[in-house]
Amino acid sequence: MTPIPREFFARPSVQVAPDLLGCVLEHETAEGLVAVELTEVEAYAGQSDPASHAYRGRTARNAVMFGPPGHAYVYFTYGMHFCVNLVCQDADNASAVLLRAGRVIEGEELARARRARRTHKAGGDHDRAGQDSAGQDSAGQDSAGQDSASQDSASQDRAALATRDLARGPARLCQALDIDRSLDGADVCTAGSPLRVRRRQTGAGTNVRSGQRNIRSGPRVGVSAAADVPWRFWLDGDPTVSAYRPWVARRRKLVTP
DNA sequence: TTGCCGATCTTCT
DNA sequence: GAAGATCGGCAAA
Repeated sequence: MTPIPREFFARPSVQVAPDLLGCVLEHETAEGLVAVELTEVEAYAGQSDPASHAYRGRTARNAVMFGPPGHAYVYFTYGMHFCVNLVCQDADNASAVLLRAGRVIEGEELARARRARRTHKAGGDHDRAGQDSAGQDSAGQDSAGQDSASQDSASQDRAALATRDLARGPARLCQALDIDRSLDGADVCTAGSPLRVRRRQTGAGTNVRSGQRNIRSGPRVGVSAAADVPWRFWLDGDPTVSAYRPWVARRRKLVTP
């Protein structure tokens, strides 16, 4: 399957974002391949966009945004989640498109197992989501050494996970695809790359955009700056699109004297 | 179904 | 030291 050419990403992120809807992001690992059809994205304009990570200039974290288009910018947030962007335009702009949600179209069982693994751990005693993923290959490590009781519990979680929730949300999408900081800077336009973006094809070999459904746009989720800019794009009526949450200030933790 | 809250740690001021 | 492009659990409606 041929990845999307780099010229596709060499445009302003606001133009690239809606065009990415219906395209497929796939990640090939030793465990197998998981492919997700993108249903929701957000555009970030770089140094001119106060909501962008690139707004305050280049840092070690966002360095990939200041590089060539067609590469993945993966960041770690809230102490436990990864999110993935695709870099657009050129190095001077540092613009990117955040991948917010998608529909798993290949490797659903593997995606379900990964999500159940995390979901199960999150509810248990020791959630290592931050540590076990940072720059390391965690594939298969969690299943080793588990007792039968927790395996039963994990399989129940797996069965209960709705298909539409597998990649519904930027952090869930990364979980389903097993994306972490080790993929920061990965080239998504090269056929040999483990992380690739391609157009979805029907059996007849024609490109489609999710049944030609309407694309809608609205304000971006969870951003405090430029919250009114309608640069979030999604496929109208798709159940895998994440719920809209406006930005709310975090409350300070109350410390009893 | 909705809304609140804690978890957890990197990044930046 | 505070905030953050989030998520899942739980209580209340």
